Amino acid sequence: MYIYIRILGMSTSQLYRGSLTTIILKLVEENGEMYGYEITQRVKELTQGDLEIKEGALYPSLHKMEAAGHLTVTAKKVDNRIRKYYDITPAGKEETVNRLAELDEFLANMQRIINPKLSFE
Amino acid sequence: MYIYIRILGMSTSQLYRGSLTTIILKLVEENGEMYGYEITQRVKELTQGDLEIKEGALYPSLHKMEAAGHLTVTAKKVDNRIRKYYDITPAGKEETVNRLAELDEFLANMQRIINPKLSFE
DNA sequence: TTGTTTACTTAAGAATCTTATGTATATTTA
DNA sequence: TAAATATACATAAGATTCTTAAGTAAACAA
Repeated sequence: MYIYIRILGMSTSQLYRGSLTTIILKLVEENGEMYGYEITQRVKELTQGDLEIKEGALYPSLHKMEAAGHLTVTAKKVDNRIRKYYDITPAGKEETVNRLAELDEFLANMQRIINPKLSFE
Repeated sequence: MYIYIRILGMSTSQLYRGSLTTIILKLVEENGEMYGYEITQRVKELTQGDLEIKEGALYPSLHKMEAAGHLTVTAKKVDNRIRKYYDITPAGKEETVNRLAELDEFLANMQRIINPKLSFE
């Protein structure tokens, strides 16, 4: 029997919609080879448990990014189980730059709307 | 005959998904009574044309926020045409505070992931 | 041995958005 | 003055991205 308890403070915000690809690209670009489960744990760590990447979002996203030629995948047997390691491609690096630029623009635009007084840069 | 030309630099990013409610709440809370079309123009101004709120997203969103009790609506005839002015309710002000807090958390979490070196605050 | 963690997969449904279409009046331009 | 554009709202169909849920399977802890 399983009882799931909603962790206080864990994010349910819709704002993360659209940011998953950017997060994956950045982490894999920076760390090199990572596998799916590792990405979920790394994000949980970095955000102090605030953001939990769901498997139902993560894995289809990884498959799509591989299909797009932004990531490569290599299956490795570790402890008698399969892990799929993803690494960034040159096209993936370009995509990372673009996605991070988009994120910057998004942040700047939200600042302009939410805090117009600080937006004279 | 209509020819639509894609404006260079206009955002097509998925990052804005989930931010519309926050944007509307903040603008109406700050400016007082606003009507839909006015909101699209204000956002366009503030972001220098970068972000165009689509009518297909805006109007259903306004209706939903009214149904939720976060906004009130008053129809007024201006220049022989109907405008629907939306204003914030007390519940809407609470929601605004919550949404802005969520936005802050989102920004902080993205910083922690994208730029971990700057995240020791 | 029961439950939890690790590790991946995928289908169904929800939420939010874009695109497209429609209505209608006012204003600008050719 | 006719045509096009701007103002102003509404909504249905489809796309995208996510959550929820169910499944498989092995390692590990209680």
